[in-house]
Amino acid sequence: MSKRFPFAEVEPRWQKYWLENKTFAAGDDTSKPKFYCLDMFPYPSGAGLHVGHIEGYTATDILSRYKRMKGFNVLHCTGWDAFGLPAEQYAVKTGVHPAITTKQNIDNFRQQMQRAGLSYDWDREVDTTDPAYYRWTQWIFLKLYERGLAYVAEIPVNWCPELGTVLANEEVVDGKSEVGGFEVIRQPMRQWVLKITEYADRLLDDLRMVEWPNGTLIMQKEWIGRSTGAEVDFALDGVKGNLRIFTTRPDTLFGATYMVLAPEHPLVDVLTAPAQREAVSAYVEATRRKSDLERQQDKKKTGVFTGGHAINPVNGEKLPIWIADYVMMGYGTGAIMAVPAHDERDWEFAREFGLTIREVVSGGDVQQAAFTETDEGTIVNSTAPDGAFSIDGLTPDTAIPKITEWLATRGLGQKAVNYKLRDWAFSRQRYWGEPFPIVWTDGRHHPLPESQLPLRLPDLQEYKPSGTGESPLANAAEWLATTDPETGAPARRETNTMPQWAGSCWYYLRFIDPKNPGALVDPAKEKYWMPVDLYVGGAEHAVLHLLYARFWHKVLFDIGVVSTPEPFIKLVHQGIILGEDGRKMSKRWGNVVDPNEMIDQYGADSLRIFEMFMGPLEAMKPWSSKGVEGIMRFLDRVWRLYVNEDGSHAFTAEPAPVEALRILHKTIAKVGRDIEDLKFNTAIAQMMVFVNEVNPMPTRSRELLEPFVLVLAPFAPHLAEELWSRLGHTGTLSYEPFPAFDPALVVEDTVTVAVQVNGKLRATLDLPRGAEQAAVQEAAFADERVAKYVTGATIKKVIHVKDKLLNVVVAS
RNA sequence: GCCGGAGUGGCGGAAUUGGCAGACGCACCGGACUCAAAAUCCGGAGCUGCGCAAGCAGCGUGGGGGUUCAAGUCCCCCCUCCGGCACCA
Repeated sequence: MSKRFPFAEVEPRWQKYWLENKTFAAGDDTSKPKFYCLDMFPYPSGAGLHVGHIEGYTATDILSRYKRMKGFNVLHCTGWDAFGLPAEQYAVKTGVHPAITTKQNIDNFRQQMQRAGLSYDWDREVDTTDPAYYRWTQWIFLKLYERGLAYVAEIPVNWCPELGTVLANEEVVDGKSEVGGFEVIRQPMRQWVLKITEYADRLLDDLRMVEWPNGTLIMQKEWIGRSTGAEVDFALDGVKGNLRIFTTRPDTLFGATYMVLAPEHPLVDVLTAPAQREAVSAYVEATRRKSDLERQQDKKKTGVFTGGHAINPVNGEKLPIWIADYVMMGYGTGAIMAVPAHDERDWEFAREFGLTIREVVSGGDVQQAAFTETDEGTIVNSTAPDGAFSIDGLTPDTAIPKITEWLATRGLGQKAVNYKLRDWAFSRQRYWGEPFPIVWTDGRHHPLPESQLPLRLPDLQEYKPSGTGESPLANAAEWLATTDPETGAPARRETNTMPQWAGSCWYYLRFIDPKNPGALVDPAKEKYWMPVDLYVGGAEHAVLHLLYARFWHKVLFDIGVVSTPEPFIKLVHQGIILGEDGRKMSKRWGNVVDPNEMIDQYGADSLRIFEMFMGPLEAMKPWSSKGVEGIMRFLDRVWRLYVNEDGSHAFTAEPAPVEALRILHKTIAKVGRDIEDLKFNTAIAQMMVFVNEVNPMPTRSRELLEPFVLVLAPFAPHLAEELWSRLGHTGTLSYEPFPAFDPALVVEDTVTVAVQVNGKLRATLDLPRGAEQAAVQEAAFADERVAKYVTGATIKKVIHVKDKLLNVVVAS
């Protein structure tokens, strides 16, 4: 009857206990050291949690439970990133208010999390769609607005005339709407934009303060894409005005043989010669019809000559001006000087259209390929016609500052820094998002005063798009009509809503003080809990979410709301869990694993441990239901160490033999160390070793078994609580100290030394720890397996690594 | 194309600073218990060759070179897979 761990009865019982007793409520007891352990909170989809969510959540849960036992005040909570498209699309189809669907999904998610035994502080749950929450999202927007970090601009969006709505990138497939397959065009529309570029340098520099995966740091750096170079003005031939270009290679200025403008460049019209007008217009038109994606996918360079020319400021040469879609209006000045000899793209373009390739850095063969090295090669052909200036003979690295300075003193250009990072388009033409606290009068925007927050979403009867490109809020006539809070004049509310990123940009702050009606977060509490010590979530958020959240955090830092420049100190991405067939889990392959089914069949503790046992947290790994079964057998073996078949206690008061204590203390040491390093798979392996070794021993000493329950507790909390109470304790073990290990019991006094001859293993010897070389050598030579190779041979060298190895090198 | 990560038994994976490759689990095989099965417990196993056998020898961490007494680990070249980004001047 009690041969197995009765998880189906035990687990729900303890889950109920934890909830009723608020076991995991984090107090604001600042006398204790704090540990803030954060998961990326989920979007509560209709599909429910999957095993991939559980993986990351279990990892932080184990660490949180461990840290509590280590005496830390642990903040570990979750919430819902609940604004977003799916609930709105469902509402359009069925007329059910997104708030209702969202609530159902949240209830389902919460229930799943509780069934998995996650130790969240449920009193701190936050929901981004709750007006009490989004009031503060709106408040942050007002702060951005006040600081001039939010502005209005015309930005191209994916407009689908047939559907009368703007589409998200993921709703556009191959240039057509995902729903219906209608045409989608890029059309400028009035948008709120956040000036993240103003923080570009700090977002880049402060990456030094965090412990993030290297790949993620690189991705953020590349996304920000800071590059230093020069802006140079080229006079136009026969037309008034200058053409300003950005280049990272001013040292190659003498090698410029043509210019290229982005087709959208404002000077295109002015520069185009009558004879070229038709070709230019056709090209501009063709570019306009291309999506960004198509524009990027075209491998072959295309372009058209405008008929206009620019004058190279260093040598007075006349350079033809082309337009081509490989130059982007959104980066730099939207215009380049083309140096085909030393830029791959310019080289391809020059080859395509038979333009001159002039070498100005020797070191390669520029007729074969562009030579782009800057730390080698020598500048050539780079002396001004009057001989007054030359960079010939320099390396590019030294020539760049020299020519930049020369350009600056002559007023022809100056040093310049450019970023790939662009300002953040911050509005969506949707219903299910935070309304902007903004009203409009006569085309002018005015902020609402803080006292009018939250500005709630109105209830609608109809969630269909307005048809004009405005959000469905444009149909909410009553809500829409308001007055200017300052003058009382009639005003219209902003109909855009904020993107889903908004709520997730600061949720980690609200967990600290979730119910505070008067402030986003109490300053004293913020100072105590921040920064987040560990943040675990998917690598898909490596760039956008993490960059946006860092940006907001820095703004909040500047206005004194938060006390740290960076929000997340340590970051870890859990790997993807593949289906049993090694393919990505998806409905299409029928390989999706439902955590509820696993819990029904094997229990939550088995599921938790298996997810951690599969391999390193960061690795991608395939699921195995057989593997969960194996873990269940392990937990059953643990159970039987404590509980006899008739249900009576197996443990005794007798002292434990020293060999048993050794394995216990080794296990305590390894499991503790591995949890801190997030190496849960090897921690679990060690606990299995413990059970495998203790199981055959006759002892069931409490001295041995009681500490082991505490070691196991972070991983299998239900089983551990149950055994703890059977050991005679009342209440929870969640705050019992994690056992300490005795260093003397962790080291063995006998060690196995490998004996090699010429690097090949010939024998292993069990010797007392600390044996000196002479003793080891004597024992080794006495061993016939070694003697066979060394007697009579000339010994050239003997290498001894204490307690590990002896390598005898003999002449062959 | 560029950037990042990874290639270890039949499978998932282990292996402080270079120091016994394959811990732990899955699957498999054998045994005990049982009328039988399930469950449980005990044992076995990288591959190849020789041997009735305890054993012996060789080969082995994607491939090829190198450094070293010693390489999964360090260096060079190549191959494959996965993830991300893609004309950013």
